Amino acid sequence: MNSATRRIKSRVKNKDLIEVRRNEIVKAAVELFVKKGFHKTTVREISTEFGMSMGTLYDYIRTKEDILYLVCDYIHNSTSNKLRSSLTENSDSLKNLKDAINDYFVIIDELQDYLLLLYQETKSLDKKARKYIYNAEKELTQLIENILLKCINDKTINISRQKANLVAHNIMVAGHMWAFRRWVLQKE
Amino acid sequence: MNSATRRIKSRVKNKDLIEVRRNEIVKAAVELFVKKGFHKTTVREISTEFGMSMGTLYDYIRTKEDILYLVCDYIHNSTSNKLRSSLTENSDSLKNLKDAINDYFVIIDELQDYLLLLYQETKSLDKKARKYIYNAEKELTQLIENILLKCINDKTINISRQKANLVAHNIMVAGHMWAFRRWVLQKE
Amino acid sequence: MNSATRRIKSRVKNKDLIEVRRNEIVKAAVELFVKKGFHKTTVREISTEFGMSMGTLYDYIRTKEDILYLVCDYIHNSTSNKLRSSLTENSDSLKNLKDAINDYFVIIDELQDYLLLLYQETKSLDKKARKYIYNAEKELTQLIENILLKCINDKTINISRQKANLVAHNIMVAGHMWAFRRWVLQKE
Amino acid sequence: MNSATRRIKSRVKNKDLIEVRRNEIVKAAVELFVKKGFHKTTVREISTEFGMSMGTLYDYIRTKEDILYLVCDYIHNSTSNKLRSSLTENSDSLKNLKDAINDYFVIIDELQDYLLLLYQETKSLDKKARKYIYNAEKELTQLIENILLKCINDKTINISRQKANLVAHNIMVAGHMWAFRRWVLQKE
DNA sequence: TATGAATGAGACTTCATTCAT
DNA sequence: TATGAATGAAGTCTCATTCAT
Repeated sequence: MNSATRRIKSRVKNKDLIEVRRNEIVKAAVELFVKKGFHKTTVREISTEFGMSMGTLYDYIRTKEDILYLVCDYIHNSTSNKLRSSLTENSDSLKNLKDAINDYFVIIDELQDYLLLLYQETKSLDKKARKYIYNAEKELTQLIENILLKCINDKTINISRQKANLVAHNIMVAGHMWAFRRWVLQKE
Repeated sequence: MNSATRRIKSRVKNKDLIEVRRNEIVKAAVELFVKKGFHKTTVREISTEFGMSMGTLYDYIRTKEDILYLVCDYIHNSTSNKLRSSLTENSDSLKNLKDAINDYFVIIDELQDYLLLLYQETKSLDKKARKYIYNAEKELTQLIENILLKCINDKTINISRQKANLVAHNIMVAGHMWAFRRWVLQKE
Repeated sequence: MNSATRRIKSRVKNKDLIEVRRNEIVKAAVELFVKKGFHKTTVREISTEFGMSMGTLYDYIRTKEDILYLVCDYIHNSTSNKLRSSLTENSDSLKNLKDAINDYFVIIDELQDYLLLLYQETKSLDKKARKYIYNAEKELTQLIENILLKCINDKTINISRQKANLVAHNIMVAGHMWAFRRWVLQKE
Repeated sequence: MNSATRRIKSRVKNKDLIEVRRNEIVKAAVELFVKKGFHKTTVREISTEFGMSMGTLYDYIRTKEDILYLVCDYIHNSTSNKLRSSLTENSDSLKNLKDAINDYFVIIDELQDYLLLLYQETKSLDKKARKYIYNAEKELTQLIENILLKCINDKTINISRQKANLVAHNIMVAGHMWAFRRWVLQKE
């Protein structure tokens, strides 16, 4: 259980079960949210998809917004984990960077719908939860920044250390652009 | 009255009045939507801001979604008009392009909140309305594309005509990302 | 409209209508509360008895507890008004006192069920509302106390002014005992 | 086990265990009921306070109302036992009466909260249970009445035997009012 | 005998929309 | 054309009770 989910109170005591059930809830909710949006998805629909009763669903969360939080957290974690696991650590720092960027775009491509959901629904979270999600985004940027910094150390790329964060940010945003292209091009 | 608003049925016959009232409705709704989002804004709140009764509000629209449609249309028109009016037509096509891009970014910066609203709530529109908004987006892209094509003709920039559309798109999306940067960086 | 009802927010603007409808609501709720208690009475039952939709009911109150508040206020006002209107003002202050006490007991007898309701359900009100109801009780006591004080001034009864409040209180409590006797004697 | 608890069905066979557990349940529930009222106290809260699982709780009772019944019975027994144990039997029957009344008021004072609970929640019991509680109340009254009758026999007080019951009642109710005074005077 | 996760009916409340005035 | 009270369907959430382990 990660730090995000730990914050949501549950009536159930068994920690492992909480993790299992919450994964099921997220799995049920995320596609519904992608398809219909958070507000147009009812808790009843989620619980049906979840395969258990509404009462049980509410044993693992306290409010509908908690589900959105779990979903946003899940999306971020998916991106983050995929990126981390793809990161290689070989001596050629420039190659590492290239691979990372490439992987990032592949991941974004896979998670397009989820990323869009993040952009569209984060606003519906309360302040604290929103902050948490934003921080998650920052963490991801840092991953890229760190790889950049290694290149700078190596002098394989020639930018100032101060600009590394900005560049990392630009890479992130370029990834998002890639995701939004579909939205703009209306390929539904 | 533009083609967008013409599609929404109204109980009122007087065309001029329709235009006046709808502008008032949009003016009332847009800030509420920006602040609270479409779903969390109630029709009652809009009508209060509107300064007339709920009954009167419903004389000029048929559904709450119509208001979102009007608002989205208004946002697009604002962007489009601002951009058009800033476009200059002088002999130096490359300068034209640079100015256009610059103006576009300035406009985006001003309309940040609205643009975000567009991204977040367009999904709530029905298919037809959504298509209309997408087309509006395309039109805007074409404005940029045309300026690009002139440069290509002039050979002041060196890309194939086929790629012009893609480049135009990239410029558009880059603008959006500029807007979203604030969102991601949490400068609220 | 008295000060109690003025505190409850309503979606309806017409003040007179609010008064009319709230009276209807109280009328519908009070018997249900007497019969089944506050918690076992559903808002749906009240609205059915009320003769209007649940939506309409909620146009005049905000929470179920508001209804209890209105009911408690109504009960107090009934007692208070009845007592006030029965109070005569003739030169014989002792007679006035005797009449007042007599009237009070008659009123209590009529309002037995309501008084019991007050004792049983006031606890369910929030702190502020509870305080208001307690104050109402105090006011009633004061009515009696004032009559007592006149007798003391006249020297028709011989107690110290300081004890007047305590005596008034005892009279009130004796009235309540009268009401509770039925409860204790199980005459249901 | 007294006659009250014997009526409530239990899944558990071991009679001694039933008694032990039920005492624990009452102990857990009574303070919660006093503080929050019967309806606002959840079975989950009771079982947490009880220190055992909900399943176990339901091994010893059948419904939530059973708990209220146990609690009411417990309160009555407490009062009754305390009063009985304080009763002395000496030759001076008038002194006995005075002592009894005095003790009764002291007991009432100690059990104020519980008595109030009895008045407020007895209504939530079903008919049979309610009757049982009322009878318990009668028994208590009889205790007082008997002492009165002795005084009458002794001619130490001068009222008719028929009126003894009424006087006993008045003493009881006066005690209750003493308890309620705190409630009315808002000394919270 | 003990556990606590699961159930599902039902509670309160909101709000887009209509309609009599 | 304008008003705003009325509607009622639908939404979120709670909790007494059961049952598999």
